[in-house]
Amino acid sequence: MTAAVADWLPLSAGERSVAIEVLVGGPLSRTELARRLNLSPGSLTRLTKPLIESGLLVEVPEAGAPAEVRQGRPSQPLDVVAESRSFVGYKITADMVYGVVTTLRSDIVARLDRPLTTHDPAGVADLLAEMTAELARDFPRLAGIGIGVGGLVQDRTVVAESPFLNWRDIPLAALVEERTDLPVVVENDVAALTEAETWFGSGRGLDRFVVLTIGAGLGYSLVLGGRRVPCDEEDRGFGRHWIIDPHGPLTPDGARGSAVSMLTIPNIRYQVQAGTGRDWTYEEILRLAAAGDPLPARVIDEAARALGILVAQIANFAMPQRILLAGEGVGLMDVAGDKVTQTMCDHRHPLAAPVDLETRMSDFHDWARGAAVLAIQVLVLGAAEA
Amino acid sequence: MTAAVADWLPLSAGERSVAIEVLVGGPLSRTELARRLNLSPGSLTRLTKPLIESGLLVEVPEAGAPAEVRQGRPSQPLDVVAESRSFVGYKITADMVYGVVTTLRSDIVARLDRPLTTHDPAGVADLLAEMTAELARDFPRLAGIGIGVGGLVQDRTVVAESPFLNWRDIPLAALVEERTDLPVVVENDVAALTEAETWFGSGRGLDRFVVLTIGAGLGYSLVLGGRRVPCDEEDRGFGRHWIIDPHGPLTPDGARGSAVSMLTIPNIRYQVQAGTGRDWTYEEILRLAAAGDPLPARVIDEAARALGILVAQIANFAMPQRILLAGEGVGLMDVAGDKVTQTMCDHRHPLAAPVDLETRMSDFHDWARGAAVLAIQVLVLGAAEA
DNA sequence: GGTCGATTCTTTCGCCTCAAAAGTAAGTGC
DNA sequence: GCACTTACTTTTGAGGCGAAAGAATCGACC
Repeated sequence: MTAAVADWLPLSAGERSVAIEVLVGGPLSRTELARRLNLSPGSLTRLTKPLIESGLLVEVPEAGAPAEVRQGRPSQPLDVVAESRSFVGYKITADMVYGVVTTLRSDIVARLDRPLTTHDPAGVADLLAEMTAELARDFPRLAGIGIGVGGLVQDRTVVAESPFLNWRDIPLAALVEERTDLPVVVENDVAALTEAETWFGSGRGLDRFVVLTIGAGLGYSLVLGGRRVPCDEEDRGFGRHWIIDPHGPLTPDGARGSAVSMLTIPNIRYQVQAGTGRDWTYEEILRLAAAGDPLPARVIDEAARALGILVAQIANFAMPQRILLAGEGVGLMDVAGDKVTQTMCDHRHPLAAPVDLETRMSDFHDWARGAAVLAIQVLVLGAAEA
Repeated sequence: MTAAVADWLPLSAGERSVAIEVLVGGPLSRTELARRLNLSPGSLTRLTKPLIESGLLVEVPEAGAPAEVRQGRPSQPLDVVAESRSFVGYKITADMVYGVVTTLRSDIVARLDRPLTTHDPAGVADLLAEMTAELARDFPRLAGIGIGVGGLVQDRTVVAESPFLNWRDIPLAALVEERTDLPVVVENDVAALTEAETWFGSGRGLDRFVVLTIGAGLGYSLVLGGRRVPCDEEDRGFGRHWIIDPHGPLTPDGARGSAVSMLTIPNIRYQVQAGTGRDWTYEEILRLAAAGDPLPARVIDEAARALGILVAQIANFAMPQRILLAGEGVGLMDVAGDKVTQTMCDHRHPLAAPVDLETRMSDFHDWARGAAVLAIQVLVLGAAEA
């Protein structure tokens, strides 16, 4: 049982699809799997047998509650052994490293944060190795490491460009691999979060899915048919040229009236500071706006309008089945969600399908979890993806 | 040879994929097909044999010119017998029906137009049957009819809503089928044009593709993985709420400053008429603008700016590999293409991939050809698509 | 002009996967 | 206890696929 979870890799295509379906779809009976994968019952028996024998899947007693009482032979749901392996995810910011340990299902089972005192690549790799060693004491069955970085990442191994770390072409995956002897995946943070949501979150099972993050900057990620669409400007900063209102505010970052100007946390703080002379935090500004303080209220109102227009444009042109709003800047939705929705509707055809807009207040551990999902994907898919 | 092109339908999945690849990809050797479809050479021999025996494919002598001189056994390109079947496509406008006959490759081999004197459904069906009968004299091997209509079409058979014909829930396909004994597909005109471009035109082989049409109204169609994304507001008129410039012109159709206001032919004519008191044609307005006449020039300049912004938004959010600009209103690109491109770049990230923007001046026969492609698809795919 | 190598296509063979159908298991309803 | 329903398993046969060897047809080279 313990050592038997042999390598996940030597799976046939059919077996892998079954494994993934169970992994992301929760416990599923063979009949349900047959329905989802368009296979005959007989095939399901054939495909699941080796997976169960290898310990990758187990038959779970019952779906939690007795569920609905049905006639006939009760189904025998299959589930992955979520705790059979652990995965580590890190999110690197300018001054902190946030770490999590997750199960195969990407549930967070531990957290570990450390201040980042150096931007020297070797120093960062050392820190990550130390943190990993510490986590490995409690979770000996670590199967991989995922690292999320703001910036441009190539081949899921090399940080090609990261302004806030001042990195260029740093082979971070190799640096950490040689210190930990674990497979390492590096990816842009928004991309990582997107993959996590695509596999285990809001985007599960959808054909067209968008993730829009608001924080220090904007992030945009389009998922089509389960695959993230790569794009050149990826995380050299989206939205600096998405001009929402040509007469909008002029801010240090982004073109006048751009989505970056009007929505990112630094620029909202800048606008309020420029008007009041005081440097409030983002949360304070939201509170002031909610309380009716004129200037913050106007800035937030304009931000909400900008977000509504932005979401409407995304919905109009990319036509996703769902849009996930994430990041630290989604507090805007709590204070001015109505304005966002209203503006969005004004910029949509009245007969258009309502936008399935989901808001997820995410902290840095959610970003780290996103990175861990990459490690899960690598184990399951065998590192073979674009 | 003549009667042998048995039914296209009883094909295995593998055979069908080969047939479609040859159909849309031109003459292809077995080796090339094996490469594209990820099959072994042996499989190709197996799959092509019955297709050749049934007369659907033929071995063509050589690729036109002797091509490159290579060592080894020369390849034996396969091609469909494009003239083995003919297809009819109609585009219905308020006062005309435009008809074409195409080959299996969707090349137009004949045209036939007739004034539409009635909007009575039976009368329209009668006219289509008459035209079909006339075309059938020259092209006896008609295999299907495609009809493109502006408006909302359901199940490719029923015109659910067509304002300009004042139709509601008209089973046009059935009406024409019973008069012609041919399979009939009805589809929204933009959708038909999009399918044609996806199979045989600019969108061939692309994973993400957008068609934007400018004419009496706007049309928008997103193709992902070879499939058009269906959408609710489909052809109840796109773009009335795509607000490009809140301070833009107020026109009879569309919200103030919307894409419809600023780009469609009737609204451009309206703007110029409101300013000059004369009712110029679209082409005259373009000429006046090019000659420097202030008011038309300003209207066209604003239209170009609007188009640039619109295309940039599409590129930013839907990230297509190519955008096709079609319709009768693309003359704008000839006069003010630079302005469009310039504005587009201003609204894109400087590092973003350049937008592959293609302009296609299309007349009504191109729309009819699009409808004919639907008939081709039905024959090839067996009417099985969403 | 004969041989060699390159390239394309064909043939043969065995493996793998799948679906169909029949059989088994395990519950509910009466 | 009996019929019925649903879930799963086993068996069997067909079909598609790739690997590998062979045949065809060209250019290159001596």
